[in-house]
Amino acid sequence: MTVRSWPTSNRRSAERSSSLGDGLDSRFLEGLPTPDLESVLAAATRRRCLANSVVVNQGDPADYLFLITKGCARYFFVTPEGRKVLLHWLGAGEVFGGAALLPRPSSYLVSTEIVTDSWVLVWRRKTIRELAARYPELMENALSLAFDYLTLFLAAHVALISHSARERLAGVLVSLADGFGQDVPGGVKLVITNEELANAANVTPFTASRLLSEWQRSGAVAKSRGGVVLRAPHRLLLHKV
Amino acid sequence: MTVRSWPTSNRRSAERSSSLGDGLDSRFLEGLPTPDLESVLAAATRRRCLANSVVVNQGDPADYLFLITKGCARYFFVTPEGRKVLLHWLGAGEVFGGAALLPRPSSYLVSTEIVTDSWVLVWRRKTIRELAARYPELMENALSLAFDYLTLFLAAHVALISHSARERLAGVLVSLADGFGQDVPGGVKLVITNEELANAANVTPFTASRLLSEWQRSGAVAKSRGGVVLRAPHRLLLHKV
DNA sequence: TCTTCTAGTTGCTCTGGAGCAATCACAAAC
DNA sequence: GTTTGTGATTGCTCCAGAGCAACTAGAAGA
Repeated sequence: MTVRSWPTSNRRSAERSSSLGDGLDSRFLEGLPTPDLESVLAAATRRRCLANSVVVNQGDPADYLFLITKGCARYFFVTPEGRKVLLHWLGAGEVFGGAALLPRPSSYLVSTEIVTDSWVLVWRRKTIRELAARYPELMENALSLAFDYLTLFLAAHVALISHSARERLAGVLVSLADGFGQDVPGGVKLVITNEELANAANVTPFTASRLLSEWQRSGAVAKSRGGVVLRAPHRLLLHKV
Repeated sequence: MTVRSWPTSNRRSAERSSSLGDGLDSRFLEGLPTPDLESVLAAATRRRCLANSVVVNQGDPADYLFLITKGCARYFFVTPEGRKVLLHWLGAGEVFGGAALLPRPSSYLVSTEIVTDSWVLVWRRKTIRELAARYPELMENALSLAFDYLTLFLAAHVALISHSARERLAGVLVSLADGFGQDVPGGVKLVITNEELANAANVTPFTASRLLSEWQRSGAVAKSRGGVVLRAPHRLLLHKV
C-alpha cells in the first residue's frame, strides 16, 4: 500500500509531508482504503528518534505501537546472562511494539533500538485497538506480520542448529547488505562493528574478526573501523565449512 | 473459554458429545458468545487421526485449520539436511495449521504429526476466514496465539545460544512432563524415545543417552525402553554444567 | 524357546569455536 | 603532534559435545 496523501486535518501536516513525502509503503497499512488510511494516520502522533536510543524495552507494558516513516531500527534482546543479541533490522514502513495490538494488555517481547536518526508514528494501545476494530484489515495485516516473524524465527532456529559460525556470519552480512547497505564504488557498505555482527550471527567477536580477515584476504570484503564493504557477497557463501 | 454445549443442529452431535464431553477449553475460541461458538463449531468437520500420522506438511498449501478436541500432536520440521526437529507439543483445545487464517493463501510453516490417537475439528480456509470476518474474536485470538509462539521461539533461541546440552535436555523433560506426562507411582511418566528427546532438545542421541544414564544413576529419573519416569524433576536442573 | 529387530549404551577420537591475553591501530580530543 | 580510548587482531589453550564403532538388551514374532 502507498500513502498517497496526508490527513489535511492534522495541524502538522505541512511538516509531515515535507519530511516524509508521499510513497511510504507499509505492510501494516496495506489494503486500507484511502479515507480509512487517513483516519488511521490522523490518530497517530509523530515523533523523532535519535540513533542509538532504545524506544521499546523488553518486558515493559506494551502501551504503544510504532511505525517507522523514515530511518531504521532493530530488534534486540538481552539474555538472562546479560548477552545482547541482535535479532532483526526494520526499515521505513515497518511497525514495532506489535504486542500493543493484543486483546489483553501485555509486555513487549523484545527491545527495539533506533539505528539511524528516524521519524516514527506512535499510537496508544487503546487508539490502535479501536482502529483495528473499525478496520479489520489492520488485524489481518498484523497476523500476516506475526506469521512472517515466525518464519524468520524458524530460519534463525535452523541456522543455529545446522549452520556453522561461518555460514551464519555470511548470512547476516548478505541479508543486511541486501536490506540496509549503501551502494559505494566497488560494493555495498554496511556501517556496523564486528561486535554487532558477532551479536547478530551468534558468534564471538573473535570468530567474527577471524572470518572477516579471511574474507578480506580473499578479496570478498573490505574492512574499515566500524564498517564493512561487501565486494563479492556470493563468495562468502562458498567453502561452507 | 469453555464449550458449554454442542450444536444440536449437527447430526453427529450425539457422537460428539459422547467422545468429547463438555468442558473443552480452547484459546482459539475464547471469548466467543455461545451462539457464535455454536455456529463456528457447526461449520467444522470432525475427523479421527491415528497416532504417528502426519496431518500437516511444511510447505503444503495452507488450506485447512485444525483444532484438537481429544489427544495430542506435535509440530516438527525437517531441516534441508534431512534432520527432524521436534518443536512443540499440542494438547486438546489447541489449533494447528494456523497459516490457513492468513489473508493471502500461503503454506504451512512446519509439519504436524499426531502423537496419540486423536479427534480434530477441521475447517476449510474459506470457511474459517468467513467465520473470522464475522466473529472478530477469532482473529484476535489467532493474533494472541501467534504472539505466544513468538515467545516460545524466543525462548528456544535463548536456549540454543546460551544453554548447555544438559540444560536443554532437562528443560525438554520437565516441560513435557508438566504438559503431557502421566502420573505413575513414584513420578511422572513420559512415553518418548531417547531419539525423540534428542531431536526436541537439539542434542545427539548419544548425548541424550549419556545424560539420562547419569540422571538415572543419581535417581532423578528411571528409564525404560521408549519411556522415562521423572522422579525428581527439580534435580535435573541442578549442576547446570 | 529361539530369533530378530531396534533402542539404547559406552569407550574412543576429534574438532569448531569459545575464551583469554597481549598487542595493534584508527579516530577523536587535547 | 601526542594522548587516549575503544575496536580490531592473532596466537594460544581448552573443552563440550558430535560422531563412530562395537556392543548390550528389551520386545515382538516364529
